[in-house]
Amino acid sequence: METVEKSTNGTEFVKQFEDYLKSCGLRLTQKRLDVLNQVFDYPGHFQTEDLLVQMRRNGYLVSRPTIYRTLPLLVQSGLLTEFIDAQKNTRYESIHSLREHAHLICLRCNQIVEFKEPQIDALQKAVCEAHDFKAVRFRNEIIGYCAECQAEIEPKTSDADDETPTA
Amino acid sequence: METVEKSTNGTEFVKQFEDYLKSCGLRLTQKRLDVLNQVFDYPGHFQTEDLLVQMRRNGYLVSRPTIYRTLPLLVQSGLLTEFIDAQKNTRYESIHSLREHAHLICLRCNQIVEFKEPQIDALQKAVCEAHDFKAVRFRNEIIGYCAECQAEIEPKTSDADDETPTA
DNA sequence: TGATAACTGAAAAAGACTTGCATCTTTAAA
DNA sequence: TTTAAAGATGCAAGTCTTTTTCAGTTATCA
Repeated sequence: METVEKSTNGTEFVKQFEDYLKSCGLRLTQKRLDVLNQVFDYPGHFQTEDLLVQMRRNGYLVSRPTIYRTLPLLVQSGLLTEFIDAQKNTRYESIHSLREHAHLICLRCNQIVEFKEPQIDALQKAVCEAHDFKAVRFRNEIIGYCAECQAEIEPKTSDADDETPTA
Repeated sequence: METVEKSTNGTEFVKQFEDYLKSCGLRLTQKRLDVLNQVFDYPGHFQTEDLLVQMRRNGYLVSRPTIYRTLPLLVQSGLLTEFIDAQKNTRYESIHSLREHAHLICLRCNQIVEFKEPQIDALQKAVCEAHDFKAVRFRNEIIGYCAECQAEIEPKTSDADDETPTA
């Protein structure tokens, strides 16, 4: 496949986006292309505001409403994945990362670790079939404390009935 | 004079909540008890506002901030499950329903169907162990269209490349 | 009993996202 | 190429959910 692909111009992604837009009677404008581009350029997860900042920094002039209006289009077109973090903020991630994966979200340091569990994917799909449900997206998030943070919180109180034998 | 345990007074739930609060140096007040009570009284999922309305209707005088402050405590104490619906609204559900389950959320009619897939639960736990991650809660939501709504949307356009062989 | 720590509610604030609207662009027809 | 119609965009204002501030109230413990 592609080598590094800094921009998405001319890639299958642009085509996919354009096709989606067309099917809705919408246009592939320069701003939308810019957003698509920067979305794929973003390293890892991001929130709308993060993308806005990156775009401004990179010299793109796109308003907040436009970004807010474009991201859902990218999600609908299947190029972007949306999920909700521990703070209930919407986060996105372009599909050039793993196609299907889930997140471990640390409540303390906010770190997000991805994991991929094909068996879970398969089971979710089976559930959909069983319910005759047409899935648009899957949310699979485990919220809690990462190893480092566990170590730092741990011995809060010794209230006796705190079942933390800790090996 | 409860017959069918209309209230949670004196149940193990109250104890669990009280224990949690104590472990944090907090008090089990009447308002908190009222919230706990009404949470368990609520049939099915609810949003914060829903609970507020029910409580007002049932004659409880509890302010919005207090409810907003109490629900997370119930979640932390393990008595309440929190999840995010398709509209990104926070919804809750008391644990007297299934202990662990996930949701199928319809984007169109907003219907929420629960499902239980022990294998997924087990896999998620395995993931946690593998990452030395201490889970507080699991989010497992499939968002899409329920059978009825699919039927109503269906033939939008015949754009040929719509891969919906439907079995 | 009295001091201290918690709790509560009203009002205001915050934060994320959306909408109204006037102004530009693009598209497609003439 | 000119133009009308449909879309797209940005600003400012608005919504809506959730949080914070703060002053007054209540419970706990020495």
